[in-house]
Amino acid sequence: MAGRRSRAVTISDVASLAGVSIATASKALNGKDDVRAETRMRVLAAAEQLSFQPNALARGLLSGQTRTVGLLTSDSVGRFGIPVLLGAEDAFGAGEMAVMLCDARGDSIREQHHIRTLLSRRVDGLIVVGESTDPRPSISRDLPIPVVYAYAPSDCSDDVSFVPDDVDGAGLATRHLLAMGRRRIAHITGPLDYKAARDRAEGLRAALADAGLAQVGETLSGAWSQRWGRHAAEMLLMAEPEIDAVVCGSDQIAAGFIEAARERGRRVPDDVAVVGYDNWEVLSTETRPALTTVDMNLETLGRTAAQHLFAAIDGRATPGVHRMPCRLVIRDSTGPRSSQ
Amino acid sequence: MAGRRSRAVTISDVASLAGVSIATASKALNGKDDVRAETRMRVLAAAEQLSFQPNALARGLLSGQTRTVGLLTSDSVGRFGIPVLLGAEDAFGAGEMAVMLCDARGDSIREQHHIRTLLSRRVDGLIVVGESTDPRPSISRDLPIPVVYAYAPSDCSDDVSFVPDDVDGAGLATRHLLAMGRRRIAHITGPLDYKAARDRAEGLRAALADAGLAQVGETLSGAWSQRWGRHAAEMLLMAEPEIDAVVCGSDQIAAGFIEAARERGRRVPDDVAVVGYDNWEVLSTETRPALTTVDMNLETLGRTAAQHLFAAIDGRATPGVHRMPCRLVIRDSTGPRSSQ
DNA sequence: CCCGTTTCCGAAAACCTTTCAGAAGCAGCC
DNA sequence: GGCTGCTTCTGAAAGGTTTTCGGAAACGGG
Repeated sequence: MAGRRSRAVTISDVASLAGVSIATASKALNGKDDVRAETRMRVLAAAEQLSFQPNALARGLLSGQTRTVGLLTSDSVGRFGIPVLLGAEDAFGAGEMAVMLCDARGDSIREQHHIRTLLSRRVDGLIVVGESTDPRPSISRDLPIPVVYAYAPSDCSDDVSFVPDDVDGAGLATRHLLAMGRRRIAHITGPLDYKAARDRAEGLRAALADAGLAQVGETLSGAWSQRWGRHAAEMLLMAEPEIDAVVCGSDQIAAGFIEAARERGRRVPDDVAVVGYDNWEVLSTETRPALTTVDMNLETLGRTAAQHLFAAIDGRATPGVHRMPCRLVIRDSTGPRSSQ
Repeated sequence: MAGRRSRAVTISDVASLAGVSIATASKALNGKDDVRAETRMRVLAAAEQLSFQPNALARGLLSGQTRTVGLLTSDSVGRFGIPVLLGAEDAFGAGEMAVMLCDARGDSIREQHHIRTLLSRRVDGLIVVGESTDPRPSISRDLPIPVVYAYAPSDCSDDVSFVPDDVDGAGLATRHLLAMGRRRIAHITGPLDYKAARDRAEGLRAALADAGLAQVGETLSGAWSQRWGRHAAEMLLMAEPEIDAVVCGSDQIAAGFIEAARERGRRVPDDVAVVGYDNWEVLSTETRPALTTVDMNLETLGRTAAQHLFAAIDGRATPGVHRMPCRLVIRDSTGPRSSQ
């Protein structure tokens, strides 16, 4: 309240308090070696006393670098966007970067608008984070700043994109099931117009093929929801009663499957082992038994994307779609069969 | 790629292309009425042709207004922070404001650091969003810009805070149960060192008292988790078998309760009606039956906070803790008893 | 006394925009 | 012709910082 309307303190206030010129004050504050130690001390003391903060606008105007990046979420910041965003914010916060958040809500008009205002604010770079792993239109064309895509890759191969390696993620899950002695493995997943669903199905098939096995039954494709998981469980347990494991395309589906299996008297993991996907902890740790699931390391993905944006800003771009490894979180739903 | 290293186009480029002075170009672009219609056309055409974007830094340096606000999340952007953040971003996006996102991860050192850099970037105002409804330390003292607190109120009553009205929220739930003919109502909630838990318990008691009733049994306080919901359900159904409704402090607890009640053969809602809290849709729409629950309207809360920050920036502050109404979302878990 | 060197500091330019004061041109009026 | 007033435009300043360049001072060597 007190000094709310008082003019902000500038470097010239510091300079006059220290009894030097503005130029000298600037050099002292920025560690240039053109100033006597004693003078530097005086300037630093003055700055401290006035709690001087250099005006980032003036600095950016001069240097052309704002130390700010735009974070553009195409679809309303959602379940997958959040961790990516956190990771990016983390990487930037470590330096002296700031993040401007813009949410286009899936509207390309709004996206264009946000890009324009970010450009007018002279951000140094842009991270575009998507809501699914399906490729999205590139915006890099004609932009004077580097762009990095996270989670959803750009459809232009010259751009820099980071996506989770869903094929390998499903492979991890499958190989774990095989190692636990499961052989009759089925697959329930979400809508096949999601690349994530297709990649995971492919990873499962490939891992089974490597072991000389085939998937039991067709891939059951529905929604990503718990409801679909229950429904699919009923169909699957009816049609293929001999299965001993199921790989689910999401934790929600897995939670639904476990619930329905339990009600039909199938024990998890004794009769059927279950693997989820996403490691959405509110679900994966609360199912009974707790869910073995694939974690896409989204925070790491976001952090990596941010670091590569740094590099691109420094002129060291790394074009291409980079697939980031997933991690299997082993809990109880894939435990050994009880010996009984 | 093409013009990546080309200098950005400035107003003087526009001016010289249009054959006028910089001052005239500026006035033409900003709609000042000091310029002939024909000249204005020429300038606008030139700006269009060069796709000129005024440099927000220079503009901000001059005007002292950056049209940017800081959004400071004290605890890592979490379940409650997200919708608030979205609402705020929405309100700002409608104007020409931009949002700088900073996450202090619950560390007050980091918070101070972020505040300093936001100040050096000359943001026009600050929204502080918390992770619980417990009051948090004020940062408004000595800050030259207005601050609005969302979800977690400031501990200083001169500040502007927006919190959900949890007392009334629990009252809504309770009155709904009473209207459905329930009379023996119990309460399961999270840790009582959360103000949210205490407020909701109080709202329940008050609404019951208004109807001349008392709560059945003590308030069962545990974690916010599904696991605790199951455990509490077992204790409660044992100790107070005659209950006909339960108000839960969170959707997670409610989901656990429903699951456990179902396993013990209690039908929901026929035998026991259940109300949750939070309207966390991944849970509340997926329980069987779907959950009647209290929605805190967090997006509205965020949007309102942003609008009041606008007002405060314009010098029209509205001090105090503003309690925002909740909304009851009625689903099947509180349906009428079947007549059998 | 002159010159060159080193050390420290200050003046000014540059970044880009907006605004203010004022200039140029012109019409109308005494 | 001179003055006023109006319209339309321009030059310059301001905003805060960094950087470049040059100047001043001190000092030693010739």
